[in-house]
Amino acid sequence: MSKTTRVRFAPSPTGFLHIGGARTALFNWLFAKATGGKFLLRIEDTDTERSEERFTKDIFESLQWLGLHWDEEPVYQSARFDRYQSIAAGLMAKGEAYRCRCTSAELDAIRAECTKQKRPFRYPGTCREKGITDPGAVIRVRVPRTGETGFTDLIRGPISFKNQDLDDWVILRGNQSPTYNFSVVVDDHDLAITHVLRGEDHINNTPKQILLYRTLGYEVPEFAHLPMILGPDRSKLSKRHGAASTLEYRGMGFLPIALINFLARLGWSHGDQEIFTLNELQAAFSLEHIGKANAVFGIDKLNWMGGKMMELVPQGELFDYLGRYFSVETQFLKDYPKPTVEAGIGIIQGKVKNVLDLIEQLGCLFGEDPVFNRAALKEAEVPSVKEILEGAVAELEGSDFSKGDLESRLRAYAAKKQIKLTPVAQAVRFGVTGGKVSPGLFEMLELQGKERVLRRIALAVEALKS
RNA sequence: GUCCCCAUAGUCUAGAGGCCUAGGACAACUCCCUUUCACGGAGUAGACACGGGUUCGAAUCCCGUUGGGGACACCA
Repeated sequence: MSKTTRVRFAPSPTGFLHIGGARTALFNWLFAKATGGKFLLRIEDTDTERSEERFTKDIFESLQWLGLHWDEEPVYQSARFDRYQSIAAGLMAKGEAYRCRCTSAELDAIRAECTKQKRPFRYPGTCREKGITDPGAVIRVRVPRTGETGFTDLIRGPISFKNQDLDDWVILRGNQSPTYNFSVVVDDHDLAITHVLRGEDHINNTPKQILLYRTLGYEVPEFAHLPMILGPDRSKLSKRHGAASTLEYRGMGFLPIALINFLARLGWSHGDQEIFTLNELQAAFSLEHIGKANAVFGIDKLNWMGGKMMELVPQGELFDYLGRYFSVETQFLKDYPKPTVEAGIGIIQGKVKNVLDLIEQLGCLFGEDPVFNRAALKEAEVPSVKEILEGAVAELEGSDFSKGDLESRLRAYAAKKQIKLTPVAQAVRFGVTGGKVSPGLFEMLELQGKERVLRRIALAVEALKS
């Protein structure tokens, strides 16, 4: 039996957690769940210039909102500089690394020359044999000039690079802080990570890291590089493509399970199945069914998924969710008993695509009386709507306001007037909501209750008088 | 430019040599249901990038071309 799998999500707090990062986190989390392993979180804040506290908070909050809970205390790289420095010192002592005093101006000159010769920039090894001891100089690791370094990607199969295309890269900066490729190796080893699942943009970093694992005598973990998520223009997802941060989707009213389903199906598949519960996802997830090709983020399908989930999530959960994340927006529900609000959610949830729409509809049911405006109707409709409403009042006054009774009365009323139910229903709908769209009429009326309905109709009639 | 990865409809994808006259989903369109809007139901249209191989047989394997993406930092 192989050892327990340990995976990690390792974002850098230099920006909000974007949707691509969220999916990387999700896949790691699912992989951990599917294999009975651990999911860890590591904050890669070695770049003290660009890292910000608020971004770390955003990452935590995004993952918590999605329900991707991590199993151990988060690790901050900024708290481990001593560790990286001592590993670097060990490398120096073994002659595997050396100090370099090339200035950025010198490096830029080389870079410019390379560009001119249409070659990629590679550090030429200027300081390799100089034996520099200046403690403020950067430290570079020695990379073999010949041979190749390869690995078997769990998603893509064998990938290999010629060592001559690599170079002696910097592991410790002038201020003795570690660079990404260095701290990743040390941390993944220290955390006993068994599988590294990350974006495809890291494939090129992998050989450098593997070489370092070997010179450090560390066991090399398995790697799986996920395809990227692209914007509608097929370029890397960025702010230009609308929502940049994961939490913005919460603000747009998407349920976390909707985003999770959508993200899971972006690059991964399970036959023809589109809708999954969290448990189903955890059980079905496997690396073999992750595709290799990049995927375009299409909001249409997310919207559809959003609607599906609004329908599937139980009323009680939606009620709690509103209280948790939209308490300000749903202040107007405060005085209603939970069962009443849940009943309201029940008649709306199948018709809306997201939480924002749900709140709006709940507002029609439980909020303040709408502002009735005759401009909401075609001018030609006004007289008949007004007349139907005036007549309907008498019918409704005698009702016990159960939806069955309401329906039979309004149908009878329409029959008496020798018109179809449609105009009656539309008139009453306007009279109660001020608009033309609502949940099912009779159940809505029942939920509103007699007093409120009659009051609103009176207001509507008043508004229609010219 | 160099290196790496990728390539089924507008989009997400199924497909591991014959089960494919290529399946599902979103979006589009048509019709049905209907008290509105949705939902739901029934349909229509739409794809294996191209060229060579290998094979009795290729969407599936190999090579090339083209196209797309990514990486080329004292960012991660």
